[in-house]
Amino acid sequence: MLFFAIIFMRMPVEQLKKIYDLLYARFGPQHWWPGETPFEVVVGAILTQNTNWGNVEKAIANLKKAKALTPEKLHSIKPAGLAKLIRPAGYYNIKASRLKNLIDWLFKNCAGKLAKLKNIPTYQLREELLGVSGVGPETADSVLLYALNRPVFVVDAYTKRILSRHHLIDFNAEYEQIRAIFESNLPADIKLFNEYHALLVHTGKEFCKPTPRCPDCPLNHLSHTIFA
DNA sequence: GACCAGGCACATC
DNA sequence: GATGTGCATGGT
Repeated sequence: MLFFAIIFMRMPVEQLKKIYDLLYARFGPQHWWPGETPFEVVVGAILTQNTNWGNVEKAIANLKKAKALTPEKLHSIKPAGLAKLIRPAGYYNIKASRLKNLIDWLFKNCAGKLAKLKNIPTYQLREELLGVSGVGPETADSVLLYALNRPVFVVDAYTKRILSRHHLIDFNAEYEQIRAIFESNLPADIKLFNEYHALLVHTGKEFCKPTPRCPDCPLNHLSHTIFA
């Protein structure tokens, strides 16, 4: 814990903003989340778990073609039927189950209408979402930020990889510790959190492959400017 | 054919 | 609490 406190102190707000500014200047706005409606974002958040977004798009196209991409339809559809439709996204049986769990939660809490959640405090919503089996921290935070417009920073594999490779966090840093770095050092700005996460994903996809260490990562190119 | 992709729950030690 | 494993398709 002490170690992370030290790391935390080494991540001043200026540094985080500088990284953001450089990535934004280089790559521009990412126009996230790539879903047409808040409900589509919710569905995509489950489907994209450990999965290439291209495969998620195929699954979402299947749902649209079957006119199943509505809260009501997904609430009534049987898990086996849902699994068949989302097959291209991989892990289709477990994702069908997880999606049903989340849709059940929606009907229990807001009659399937996301807009009805607007008066629930963010911290309470987050705890409720984390209580749904199949919804972990990244999925919950993706729903909160991109579907419900709450100022929550989404941490993912790319965020961890990019920051740890630049020695900004420990390789073994945990989700909540990384989230705290962003949320404590940046203003609670929905648009900023949206764009920052999307830029990190873009950077990770393009330049930070898992192995070997990424010599072409743009943060490496720019690190002398950022950390001078 | 191997590796990878916008995780998560559960078993085991 | 830390670590290992199952879940699965489709692109490169």
